[in-house]
Amino acid sequence: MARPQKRHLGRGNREVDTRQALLEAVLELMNRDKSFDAISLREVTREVGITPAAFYRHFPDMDSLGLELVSTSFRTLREMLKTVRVNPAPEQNVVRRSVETFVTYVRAQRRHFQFIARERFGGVAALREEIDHELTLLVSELATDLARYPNASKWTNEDLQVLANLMIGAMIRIVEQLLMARRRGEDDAEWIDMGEKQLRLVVLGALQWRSSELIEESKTK
Amino acid sequence: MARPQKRHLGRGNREVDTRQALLEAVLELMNRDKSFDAISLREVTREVGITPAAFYRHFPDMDSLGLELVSTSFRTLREMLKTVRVNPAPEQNVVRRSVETFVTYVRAQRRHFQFIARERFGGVAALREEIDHELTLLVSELATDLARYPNASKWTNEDLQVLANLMIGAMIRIVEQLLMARRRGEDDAEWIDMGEKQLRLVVLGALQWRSSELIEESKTK
DNA sequence: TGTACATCAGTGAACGCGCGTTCACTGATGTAC
DNA sequence: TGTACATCAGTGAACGCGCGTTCACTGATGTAC
Repeated sequence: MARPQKRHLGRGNREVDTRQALLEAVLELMNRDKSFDAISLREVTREVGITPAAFYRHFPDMDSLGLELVSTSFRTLREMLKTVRVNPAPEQNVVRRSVETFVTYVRAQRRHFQFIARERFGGVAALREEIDHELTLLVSELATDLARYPNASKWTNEDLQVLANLMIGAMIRIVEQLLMARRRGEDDAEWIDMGEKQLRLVVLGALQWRSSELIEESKTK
Repeated sequence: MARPQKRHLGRGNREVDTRQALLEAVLELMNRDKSFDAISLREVTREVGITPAAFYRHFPDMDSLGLELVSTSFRTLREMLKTVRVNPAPEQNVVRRSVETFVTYVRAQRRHFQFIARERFGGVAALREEIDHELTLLVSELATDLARYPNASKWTNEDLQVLANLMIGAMIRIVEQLLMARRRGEDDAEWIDMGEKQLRLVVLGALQWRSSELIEESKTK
């Protein structure tokens, strides 16, 4: 059981994990301007260099392959967030360093982030729902994390969810801008600055949140 | 020239603008879980009730139809923003009323917003680039608008762009959440609250922006 | 008011093509003896 | 070390189907006289 799968070598001579090659072929085809539901099974096998029928040795259909891509892509995203958190945070430059980590990761794992971005509202319901579910999970995890900060004592659980939601939102937006920026061939540093400003603004807003809420309430009375 | 196009009435008896019907058929098919590049020309004509060949009387190909959908969808979005701005803003509840307008519009014109959301990172490069271009324009317009506010005098043009970018970003996120919420069949009011909090947080952050930037600079020295 | 004519949206048949899925098969590999 | 056997990834041919695009056509409509 779980013997490593080797290519049958009918044509080539390589020893490759074909299953992995199929997953990567889809990411590659998506990078060449296709959405997932516009990629055919035959295209994928052609890219890998096997017969269409051989596909079924690894996945029952394309959707299953897609769902596996969702979970591996989110593994990449979680790794990124872990790196950001573990990073020895020297108080003052937390935000900038976080954004720098973002950028490095998105550059290195571009196709995973592109996959999530494209299929988050894509045409395949199963993928969309799975991505939505994973993002909801991510927000909850971050909220739990934020609750451990000393300053968080005056926040309700609901507000922590909102804040976490907003931070994930800012992260998504930064990733999206990076994906588009690369396409337009623009500069890195410019977008790191932009991302830093955006994230810092969220933090500033959060720090002001409580006091302002009180003001707002007294106003409407 | 520009005579109204009537259906040839070979089958039915309706007098319909077929061109419009084709555009709406695509939005309808996308609402039934397909991305644009996974919709076939034949599906569209089948939906409208004409022969595939008749398609070419109205558009040279599917991409042209898609580009027209981009511009009409953005017309809807601009209308929404205009309504938000013109709305007699009673100072205190600007944010809440803006979010309410958002929600109303997205509900009414759901398919246009869904189209933009889905194709913003979709598989068709031409659509993606056009949407990116329109969004960039929108940010610039908003920045110009913000510059007219009295408090804006201490802001650089670049910072106004960042702020406008962030506000459009918050708007996009609210729209996205609404689109997903409808799918999950959740409550409206809950998401209006959420949207309000998100937008208010951006405003709060913006108001704190300048002073904090000075603090940050003195820290790093 | 009646007739001849141009316009043009829609028809329906035809084409070659790539698609997903099935099937009986092949042959390299690892294992048991 | 040598042999017989089970496993199973990959083969290649075949199927029926929906695709985009072409073409000569039809027939309702508006216009000129």
